[in-house]
Amino acid sequence: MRPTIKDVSALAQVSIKTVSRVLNKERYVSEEVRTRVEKAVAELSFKPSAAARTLAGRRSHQVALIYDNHSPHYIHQIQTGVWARCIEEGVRLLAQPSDAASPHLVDEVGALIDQTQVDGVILSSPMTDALEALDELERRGIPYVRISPGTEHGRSSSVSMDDVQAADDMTSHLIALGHRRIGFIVGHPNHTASDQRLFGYRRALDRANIDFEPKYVRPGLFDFASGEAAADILLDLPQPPTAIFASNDDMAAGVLTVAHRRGLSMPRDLSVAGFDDTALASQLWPPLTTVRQPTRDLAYAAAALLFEGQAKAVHRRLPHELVLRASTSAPQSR
Amino acid sequence: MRPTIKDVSALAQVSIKTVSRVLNKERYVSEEVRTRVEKAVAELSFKPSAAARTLAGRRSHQVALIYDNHSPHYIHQIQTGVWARCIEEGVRLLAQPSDAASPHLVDEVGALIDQTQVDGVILSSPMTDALEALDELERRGIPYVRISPGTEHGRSSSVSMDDVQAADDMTSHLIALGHRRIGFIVGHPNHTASDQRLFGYRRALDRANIDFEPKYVRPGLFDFASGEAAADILLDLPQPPTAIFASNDDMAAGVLTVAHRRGLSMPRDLSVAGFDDTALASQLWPPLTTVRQPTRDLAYAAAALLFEGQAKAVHRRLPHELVLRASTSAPQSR
DNA sequence: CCAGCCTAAGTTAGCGTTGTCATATAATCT
DNA sequence: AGATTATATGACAACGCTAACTTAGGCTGG
Repeated sequence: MRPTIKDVSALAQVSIKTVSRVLNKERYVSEEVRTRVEKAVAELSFKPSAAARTLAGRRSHQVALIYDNHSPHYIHQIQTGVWARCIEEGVRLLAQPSDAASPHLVDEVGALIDQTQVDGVILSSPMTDALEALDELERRGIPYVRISPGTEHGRSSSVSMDDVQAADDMTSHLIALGHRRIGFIVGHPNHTASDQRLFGYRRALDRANIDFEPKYVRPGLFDFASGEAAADILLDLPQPPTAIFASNDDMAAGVLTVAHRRGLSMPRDLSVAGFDDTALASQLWPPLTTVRQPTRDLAYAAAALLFEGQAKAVHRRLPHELVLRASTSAPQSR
Repeated sequence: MRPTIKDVSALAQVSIKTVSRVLNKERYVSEEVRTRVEKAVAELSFKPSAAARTLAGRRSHQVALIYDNHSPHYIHQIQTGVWARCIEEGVRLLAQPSDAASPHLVDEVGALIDQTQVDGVILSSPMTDALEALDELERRGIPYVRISPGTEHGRSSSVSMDDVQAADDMTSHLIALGHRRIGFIVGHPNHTASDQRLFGYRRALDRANIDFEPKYVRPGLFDFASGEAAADILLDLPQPPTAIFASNDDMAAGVLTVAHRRGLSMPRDLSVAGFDDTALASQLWPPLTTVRQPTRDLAYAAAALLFEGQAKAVHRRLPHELVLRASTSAPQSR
C-alpha cells in the first residue's frame, strides 16, 4: 500500500500536521524535527497525494497551459519552456489543446477550472485573445499569464516580443539589401501578431519612402499551403517582387517550394524571409533568413510570472533577433 | 461558490449518492430520476471535482503520456492522437516529458503515479523500452500501453507499425529504380526502431543480391545535424552512393541540405528517402519520398487499447505506406 | 515578576466525492 | 402464498491531506 502522511508521522514520531508543515515548508518547525521528518519521508519514499492536497487545501499544485496553434514546433517550444519552470516549482502541468474559435471554448475552460482547480493558467497565442475565455478565468478568480497576446491590458500579466519592430527590422534589412518590390504574406487572421507584423512591414516601407502596394500583400494562414498559394500569385504579377517576407517560417517554406518549382535560384532570383526561427528554418534550402522569436524563453518567463503572483499586471518584453542566413541577398538586377 | 454534488442533490431532491450514480452511469437509477438529476446538473453547470473523485474512488479519470522524443512533429502527433481518444472517454491527459536515459526515471515515474494516481499510462518510443520504468508500473499495478516498442512482450499491450517491412519496402523501391549503391543512416541508438529499420534495409539488399557494404551505413541521432554529418561522409566516399535512405525525415533533411550545398541536383545526382512523413517531408525541396508512419493513429489506438482494459496483452499493428515524392528517381548513370 | 508574544508543536474538523451497507419496493419463481 | 431475486434509493464512513484553532513552554519588556 502507498504510504500516507500518517505512516510518515508514525515513523518520525510527530503529528501529521508537523509532517504537513515540513512538506509545505511552513515556519515553526525545529531543525531537529525537520530532519527527522525528511528522513522518514525518504525512507518510505512518500509522495503526497495530489488529490488530497487539492481537496483539503487552497492550492492544487497544478497549472494549465491552454493553446491552439497549428505549428508543432511553436507548441513544442512553448510546452518545453513552461514545463521547465513548472518543474522548478514542483507543480504539475496540464496541457490543454483547444480551439480558439470554438463556441464551446468557455465551457471547456470552465470545466477545466472546476474539475482540476488549477492554481493558474498560461495562455499562448491565439488563445490569449479569446476574450470570453479570459472573462471566464477572471470570473473564477484564476490568475493567468498570456504569451504574445494581441493587446496588453491591465487585467493580467503577459510576456511578448515586439512584433512590429521585428517585422520592421526584417523589412528594413531587405530594403538595405536593395529590394524595392517586397512581397508580404500576412499571418492567420485570428492571431493579432499578424496585424502587427504587417504594420511593421508598412512602417519600414514608409520610412524608406517606398510606396505601399496592396498587390504585394497577400493573406495567409500560417501554414505551408497558404504560403505556396500566396507565392504563386505574387510571382505571377507582371512586376513580381524581388523579395518575399512571410509572416512565419512555414509559409516561407511554401514560398521556397514554389520558387524551386519555377526553377528560380535563391537568393539570386528571389530573396525569401520568414519569421519565428523554428527548426524548419535551418533545415530548408537555402537556409532561411528569419526573425528569431524567443519562444521557449517567452514560455519560461510566462510561467515565472505566474508563480511570482504579482498583484498587478506586468508586461515583460523579450528581445528578438534577426537571423541572417542564405535565403536573402541583394536583388540580381535593379 | 462552485456548486457541489450536494447542491445538485438538493435541487434534484435526491440523495448525493444517487447523483453520484447518474454521474458515473451506474445501474439502478430510474429513468425519471436520471433526467431530473441531469437537469439539475445542467442548470447549475455542475462539474465534479477531480480531486474528490480521485480521493474517494478507485479511479482518477486521468491517464499519463510519458515521452522522450526529440522530434517535435512526432510528439505533436502522438499527443494529438492520444488526446482525441481521451476526450471521448472523458479522461484528462497528463503529458510528461522525460529523459529515457535519466537515472531518476524510476523515481519520476513513481512520483507521477503516487501523486496523481493515474488510471493508466501510455508510453511512446523510446520510453517504451525503459525497462526499469515498466517494472515500476507493474509493481504498482498500473496498466500501460506502449507505442512502437522495441520488442513486444506478454506483460502489456502495444501498438506499432512494421519498421522492418517498411525499411525493406523503401530499400526495395530504391533498388527497383536501379540503385545499387544505397547509403543508409541509422537512427538514434536508444530507439529500437533504429535497429529494425537497419535490418529491413539489409534484408532488402540481401534479397536483391546486393552485397552489404558497411561503409554505406552511418550512425545518426534522428536529428538534422547528424544527417548532415553522415551525408558528408557518405558523399566523400570514392564511390559515393547514388541514393541515401535516412531513418527519419529530419536526418533526410540534413542530407538534402548537404547535397544542395555541394551543388548536386536532386533527384538526378542523388536520390534521398526519409522515414515518418512528418510535415517537414513535404516542405522540403525536392519534396521527400518517405514512409508514412501512422503516428497519430498509433497514438489513438494506444489510448483505445488502454481504455479497453484487456486482461491480456494485445499487439495491434497498423499499416504503413510508401509516399513517393520527387526526391527519388532512377540513378543518372549506371 | 507577570502580561504578552514568539516559537514549536498537536488536535480536530472538514474538503467533495465514492464505496459499502442497509432498506424498501416490485418482479419472479416454486 | 411465501420465498427469493432484481431494482431503486439512501445513510454514512472513508479517502489523505490542510486550515484553523489550541496548547505549552520560553523569552521579552515594563
